[in-house]
Amino acid sequence: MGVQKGNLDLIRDLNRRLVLDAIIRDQPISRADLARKLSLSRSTVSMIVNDLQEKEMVIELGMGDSTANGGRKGQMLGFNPRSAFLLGMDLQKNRINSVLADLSGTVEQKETIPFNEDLDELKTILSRYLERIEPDYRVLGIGVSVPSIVKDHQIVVDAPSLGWYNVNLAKVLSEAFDLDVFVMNDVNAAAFGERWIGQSSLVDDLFYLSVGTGVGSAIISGGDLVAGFEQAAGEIGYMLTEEDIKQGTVYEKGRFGTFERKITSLLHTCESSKEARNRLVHLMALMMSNVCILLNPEKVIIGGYYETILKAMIPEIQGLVQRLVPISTVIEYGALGEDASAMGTIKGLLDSMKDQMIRKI
Amino acid sequence: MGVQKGNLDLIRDLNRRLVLDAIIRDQPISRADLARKLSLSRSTVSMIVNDLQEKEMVIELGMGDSTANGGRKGQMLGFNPRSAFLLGMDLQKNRINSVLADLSGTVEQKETIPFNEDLDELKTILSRYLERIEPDYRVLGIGVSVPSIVKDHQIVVDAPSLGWYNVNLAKVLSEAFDLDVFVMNDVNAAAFGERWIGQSSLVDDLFYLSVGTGVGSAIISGGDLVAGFEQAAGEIGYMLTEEDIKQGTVYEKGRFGTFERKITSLLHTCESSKEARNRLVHLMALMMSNVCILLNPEKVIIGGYYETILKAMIPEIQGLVQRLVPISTVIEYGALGEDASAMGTIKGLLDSMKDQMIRKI
DNA sequence: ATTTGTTTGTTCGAAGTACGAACAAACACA
DNA sequence: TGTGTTTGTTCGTACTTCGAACAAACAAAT
Repeated sequence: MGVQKGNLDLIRDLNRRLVLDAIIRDQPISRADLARKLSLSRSTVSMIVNDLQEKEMVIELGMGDSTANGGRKGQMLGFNPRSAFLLGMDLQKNRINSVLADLSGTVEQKETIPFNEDLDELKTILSRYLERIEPDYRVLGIGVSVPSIVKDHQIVVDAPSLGWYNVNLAKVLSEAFDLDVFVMNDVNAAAFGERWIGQSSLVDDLFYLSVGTGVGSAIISGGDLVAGFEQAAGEIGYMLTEEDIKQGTVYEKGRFGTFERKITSLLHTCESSKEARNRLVHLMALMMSNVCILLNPEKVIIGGYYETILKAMIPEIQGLVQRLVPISTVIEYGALGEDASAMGTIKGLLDSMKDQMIRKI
Repeated sequence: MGVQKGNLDLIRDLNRRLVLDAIIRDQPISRADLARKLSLSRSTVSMIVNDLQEKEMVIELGMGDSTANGGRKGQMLGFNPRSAFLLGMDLQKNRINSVLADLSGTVEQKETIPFNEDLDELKTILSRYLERIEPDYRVLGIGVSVPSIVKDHQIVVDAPSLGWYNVNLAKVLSEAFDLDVFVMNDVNAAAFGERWIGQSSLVDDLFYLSVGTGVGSAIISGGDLVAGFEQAAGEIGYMLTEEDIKQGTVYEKGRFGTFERKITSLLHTCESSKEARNRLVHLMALMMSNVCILLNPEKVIIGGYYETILKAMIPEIQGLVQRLVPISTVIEYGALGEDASAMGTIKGLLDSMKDQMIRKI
């Protein structure tokens, strides 16, 4: 299953993807330069480029500059991100945040839609949405994020806020609309989104902290999500301090985690109490110090509903962490706001289609 | 670089590996069953099996049982792990632990050699060792672990206990002996070793805790090592508690981490003081609780020099953790003892050669 | 003992990929 | 105008997997 079988289709897809990625990265670039950079023959590159041009994924941009030693000028090639579009949706209690973006992640449309957490309602909303946009845009697939543990990027295991339990959302939607569907946890999706769009270059080792109704996190290591054995990694809201153990704190099912209870309460009082604010900074620094020495991320990105409060605290937290532990991790606030999750599902979908994407256009 | 170019050699290597892995996993198995299981044609499987037989990696085990509906019996195939061997070495202050194992990880020879941390000395030791075994065994490569951050599985960045700084150990050794060389951090290697050999089946989400001179850890997620941005993930020895922050503890360069100082001191007193033992259990449970809610590993494996003390504490720690946080992680003590690191380097080497391994035999 | 239907493993031609040599066109510079 | 260089295409070659066809091996029914 996980292991790829080798056949001619595979090398075809692989090299097409290789050429396309090189064009995206280094555009404008000529066929000859591509061949050199990728160690492919010029004939192979030519053939592949012709194919990508037919699919309108690649366009010719005109002649390039003259080379140092004279010689014929090359036809410069560029990427056309608008050759396909993807729909990303973040499902939450009462509302859906939806984003339509092209292959480069440029947002084409976005919308917040009221939502009563009903599956048939979702299908109706999607159906209307797709009908409206399909004539103009070639839609490749749908990414969906939910506040839940998600199995195999298909099954919503338990989403109390939506009232969904063990729903194979990917199957339901892909059968209804004949499109690829990719389901993710909302915090993981937000991490993917911030990593894809919010940063100047792709950060491969990232810790994403979401502070909202609860406190959750997502871990990206080497560009991949750390999912955990039961897809439950990142549950930082249950973090304990030594005091909790001494007091004999016991985990109770259905209750919010110890750490997130403390944080939430402090967030509500920190604007009137200096002491609360101080303790909030300390708790955040403690958590981040321990996370950073354990995971050694390049960046920590914070997102959620408390932007004003938390953004102002970052310098203090950063300073404290750097005095406490031997790391150089940079702490930032996320750039995408409410769209982070929806954007992230699109990136997740794109990654999951990987080499086969080109074939589907 | 990281992206594989597609050509005929690739699909050849990929399918050979696919067939070999299936034989290893499901032996005894016939060519026809392989074709069905792997969705390859019978002709392709036959050709590949012939090739693997020439390399003596696969052997025929005789006719299989008759099928339900009659029909010709199949020739059963099996894996011959002794078609190649690998050398694993764990370099430490004063000594080298070396292990020679076959492709299945069965130990053929093992030895502990005195070592004065000198690079030329290492070459001499290796040279003598290889001369002695090469006539009998086909040696594929060398795995080396060191107590240091390692870059690109080649460069020993800083190993104070060996006195080595920025040494390209892989280059030095592979040029001297014309073999593949794979360098790893010793704790990461031990995690790989325990995961490979100590367990009945491969655990993909694992937290390995090493308690020795210091306290370190290795994280395996989805079967891959979590390395961190500067290859410094797992430095759990620097973990802090709320008390540390309140007391204004500051990180000092060159000093052992706060957590490992506490643990080490408690390990020295816990056999005479009940209070110390209690605090040790509590600190370990605190650390593991927080690690487990963050990473959601399937297992925690402990290794190092304090087997007797720590093994006896595991039930208490496990019980405490399960009351504190909503996880089902199992805590165990490692099975490989001192050989864990050397064995792990062999697994690391095998994984790094991946599909190209067969070509090299 | 014979027939029938099934399964196995091999052989051989077909399809499809990248490659490399050869080629014409385009270009800078002398 | 000539020379050397570079680009992009064309075409035959090498290599892989695949699928159909085949003979051999086997169990169960006749």
